[in-house]
Amino acid sequence: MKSNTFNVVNRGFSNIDAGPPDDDPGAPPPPAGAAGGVPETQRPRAKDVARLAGVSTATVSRVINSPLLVEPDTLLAVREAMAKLRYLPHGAARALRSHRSHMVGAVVPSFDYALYARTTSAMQAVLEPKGYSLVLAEHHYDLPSELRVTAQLISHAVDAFFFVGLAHDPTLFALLADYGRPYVLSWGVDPLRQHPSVGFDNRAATYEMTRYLVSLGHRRFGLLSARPEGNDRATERGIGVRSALAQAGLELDERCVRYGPIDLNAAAAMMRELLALDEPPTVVIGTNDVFAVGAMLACREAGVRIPEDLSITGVDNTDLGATQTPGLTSIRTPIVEIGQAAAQHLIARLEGRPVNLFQTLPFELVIRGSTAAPRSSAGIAALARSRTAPTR
Amino acid sequence: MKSNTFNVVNRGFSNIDAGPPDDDPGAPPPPAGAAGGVPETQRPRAKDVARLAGVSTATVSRVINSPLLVEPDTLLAVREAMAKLRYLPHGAARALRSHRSHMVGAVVPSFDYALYARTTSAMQAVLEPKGYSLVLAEHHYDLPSELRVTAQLISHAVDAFFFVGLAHDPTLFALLADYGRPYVLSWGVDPLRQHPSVGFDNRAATYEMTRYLVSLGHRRFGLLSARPEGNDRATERGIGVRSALAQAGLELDERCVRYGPIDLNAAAAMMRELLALDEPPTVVIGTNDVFAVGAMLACREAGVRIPEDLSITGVDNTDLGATQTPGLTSIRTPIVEIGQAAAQHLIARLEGRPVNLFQTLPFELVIRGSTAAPRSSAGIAALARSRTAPTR
DNA sequence: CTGTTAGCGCCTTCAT
DNA sequence: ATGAAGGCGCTAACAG
Repeated sequence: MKSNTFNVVNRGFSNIDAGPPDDDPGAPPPPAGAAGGVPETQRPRAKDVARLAGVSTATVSRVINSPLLVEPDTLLAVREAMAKLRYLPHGAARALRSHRSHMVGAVVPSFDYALYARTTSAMQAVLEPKGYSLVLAEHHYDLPSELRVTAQLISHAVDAFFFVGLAHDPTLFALLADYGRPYVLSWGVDPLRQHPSVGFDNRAATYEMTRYLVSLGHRRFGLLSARPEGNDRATERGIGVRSALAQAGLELDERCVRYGPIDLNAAAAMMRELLALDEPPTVVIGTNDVFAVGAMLACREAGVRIPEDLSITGVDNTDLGATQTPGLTSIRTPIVEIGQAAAQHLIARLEGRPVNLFQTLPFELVIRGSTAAPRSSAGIAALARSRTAPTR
Repeated sequence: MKSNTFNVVNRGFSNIDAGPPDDDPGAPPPPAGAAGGVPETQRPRAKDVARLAGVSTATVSRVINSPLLVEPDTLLAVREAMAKLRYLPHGAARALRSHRSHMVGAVVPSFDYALYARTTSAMQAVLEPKGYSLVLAEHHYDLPSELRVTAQLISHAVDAFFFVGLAHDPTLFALLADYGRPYVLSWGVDPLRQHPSVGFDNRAATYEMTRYLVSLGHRRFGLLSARPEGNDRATERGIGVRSALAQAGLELDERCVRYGPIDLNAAAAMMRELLALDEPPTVVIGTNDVFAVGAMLACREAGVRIPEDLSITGVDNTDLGATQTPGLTSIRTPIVEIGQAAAQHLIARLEGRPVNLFQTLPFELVIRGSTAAPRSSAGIAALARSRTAPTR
């Protein structure tokens, strides 16, 4: 849906050869395996395994939870019995008794933007081998919704939580405290050290980017950003831009700033507005790659050349940006590392091991073809460059 | 990591201003809220709510599960008590007693490829309002691993399952049957009607694409695909290409076929091999957009112009492909619709309502700038076009 | 090292 | 329309 707007040509073939509409209400061939409602099968219980192995249920439990306490022979016998019966312990009963479900919840803004999916994937890779499962929820940048889904996950006995961002409803923290659930915030690192967190310095990221652009000679900046309300990443990134400009004796003209949803079309629309200004910026900073690529689309459409007429930068260093022509200058943010570190953090907490409550991970400026000195001020840019060069 | 290889320039700033390494082992300020291991808080139980509302626990249970059976006044009183105590029912206890956890599991190949994340997101959007949570697992295209994580999810009391693809370990189905778990397969529709499934005709998709390319005048085809073992989508898409060619009296030269992981760099490497052939193809079909965009990267690098020198097509119609220059001709696959339909399907099954066990969704050819008639055979292409035109 | 016993928190009959 | 009581399957505590 999103992408269709970029079609160069769309002949609009549709539903070709997709076979006859085969949603037969009845069932010509008898309904398939495991069809009906809930078969309520007689699943094997620990008691069955115990009987088959000639031991007590307690021993079965020990084989599962502390195999070191069990005689090797018994261990083997029990394991054999478990395999024979295809026994899987009843998670709900375990959770009820042991106050541990071995499930970790990740509450993220959205999957439409691939970033969180990658972080989540990194978490899962760490959790799965340890026997933990990952339960997911999205809140679409809506704080009340975040609270609601978190409550649902607590109710589903999730042991520990991962959240994106530092800004959350205070009730959320109250809830987590009430139910004694450990959690990590992520993406940023809590400056007040009130909540465990793992992330990077969002402000420093755009600060460095802006400094680089100033050094190229840019003086008139545009900003395309997510709405900052309840979104500390967006807020911090905006501050980074403004403070770098301030330090260079410049200012961000608020007419060159647009806020909107993280969506290519929306970003393109925002960029069109900037291009229509009397005095458009010579560089546009997107607070992530989606904004930046959306801006590129608008420029292509308008015949604005990148980077000759306009420089564009993003944040996150996604494939989406990296594969554009020209490649998008961006910031590699440690999204995979955040997921890994967060998962390890939570496991450690759950297992009572000590952890670093605050972890700051590095980011990295990645310069590609979408940035260059502004056309109108090539002289200034050269000057600026020659002035910064000795500084390194 | 992936993307860094495409850097046009990478000055390699690294870890700028990320603050001091602040992983203080001790804790200067006293550790933050909900820090330690597992506080084992005294969470409110149904009994507490019952006492506060002056009713029995049975009534509390009814308020939650069948509010219609409860007197409005009592209902209100109980709800008030629940709110006051921030009571959340204990999911594990519920699941143990009621044989229903209200969790649905999605077992997908990977999140690195954004597609599955979007489908999953669509599922979550349907599930959440109904009080279901989504539990996720990845298997990275490894069937034994799929079996393992599924077992883990069954053990975690997941009620129903979503799987990607039609080809699975037979043991998987045995397990699901043993534990009476409903499931849907997805992406394709089971031709043998053995397993409930919702998807589209993968074979027809590439069949149509190939027909279109043949009609442009192409005779020499290349194919970039995921390894077909245990991956029915890849298998079917390959068959679609071959059968369309066969129908046109053509053949797929196996020297023009490369299999590899779904990864931009890998795809670029495969494309380089095709370009190095004595007689390279005039068109390359990627079985998804990642292969196609990877191929584009290799072409740019080699100075091969698209579509003048080579046409390229993908499948999935992702933003990644749509935003390339030129835009990637692709096939819009119904990934969001699959997620929605699958979630609705599973909920219906869990609630004992009747469902369509087999749903075929439409796909759509999206033609953009990456395809054109082959240079060497413009005449033939024109001819072909004029011949097909009256047919529609 | 292994068995016995009790109960986690809730839902579900069965009464009333 | 509401209450009383048993037990879901497992593990923790205690014996032996």
